[in-house]
Amino acid sequence: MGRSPCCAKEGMNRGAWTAHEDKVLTEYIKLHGEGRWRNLPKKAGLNRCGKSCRLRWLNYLRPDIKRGNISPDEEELIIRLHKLLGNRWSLIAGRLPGRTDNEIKNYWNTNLGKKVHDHQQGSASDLKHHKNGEPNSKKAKMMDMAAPASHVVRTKAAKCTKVFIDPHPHKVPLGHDHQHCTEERNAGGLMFGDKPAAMDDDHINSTQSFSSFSNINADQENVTSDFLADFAMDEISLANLLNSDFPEINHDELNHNGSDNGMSHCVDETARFFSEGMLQHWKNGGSDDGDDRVQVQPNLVLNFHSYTSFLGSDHQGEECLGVGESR
DNA sequence: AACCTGACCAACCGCACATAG
DNA sequence: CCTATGTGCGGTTGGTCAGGT
Repeated sequence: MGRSPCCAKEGMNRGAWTAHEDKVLTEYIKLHGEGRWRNLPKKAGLNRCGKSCRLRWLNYLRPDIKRGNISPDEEELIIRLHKLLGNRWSLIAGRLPGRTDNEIKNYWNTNLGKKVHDHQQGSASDLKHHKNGEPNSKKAKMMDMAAPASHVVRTKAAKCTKVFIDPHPHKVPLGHDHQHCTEERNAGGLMFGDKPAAMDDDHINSTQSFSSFSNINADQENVTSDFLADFAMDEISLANLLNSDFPEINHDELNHNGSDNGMSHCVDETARFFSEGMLQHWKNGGSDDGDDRVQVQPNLVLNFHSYTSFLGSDHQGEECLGVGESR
């Protein structure tokens, strides 16, 4: 369907933003808030495309933006998340407070992508010298996990802000209409922290449902045990994420796939992936402030594995959730 | 000093998705 | 259901700069 361009390109300023434009935009947004980007330039008196204003604000002018000096920890996390998510820069950025998708994308393209590529070539030859295929160093192991993702959880990109878990779950029959099952959920985006995790009742909302997924998953050749939660980063530190061991999980899953449905090691993996504190936090209801709207069932936590395994299969996952391409 | 090359990164572009009317 | 609109995403482009010749 045709649509009008977001702005008339003729006569618009393009290219680098001037300090004056930045100031005008910043002050306008301070006064009126974000949104309505199409009309914003006109109202603010900027000779810019609305999209351009939005981009400038999101990537550079926002007060919480952290620019440059990507730390080794952040770098490692980016590699881990890229391994998990692929080029889902916005999702990756969502897990690095203050970082933007554009910055991470650029950083990847200019630094990490090259590193990883180099490493792949290196590790390919390394493997010849290590019959077991075990990387011979921590660094090598770290880089290895960033190899092209055979286990990338392919999601529809969206920022997860809220997901609700129904405190009164009921079974959802397979094939149920999940058309509006959001991208967030598809991305495994489950918010924990001060906003208690919850799911609405139309969706994956019970231990039984998760179990169903794992049953479906039984036939899959590749079981993905990666789980991605949209953590409230101020509560769950980067260190928690870094302490989790994605590559080990991946290795385990490869080792276990032939023998079971991936459930037998679910408990261990969950425990390794999430810190004890995080698990305890969720089991306690995901809230320390007495908000008891949600009690995350321990089984539910464990069964996240099944869920994400399920999501790991694009095809089946989308079919069952009814979130496949619809156009 | 002039030129070339590659790296970096801000900005642009086209498309997809959600939603309101 | 269809269309228009607003917004967000990922890929790509092009300007700038540093280093090498």
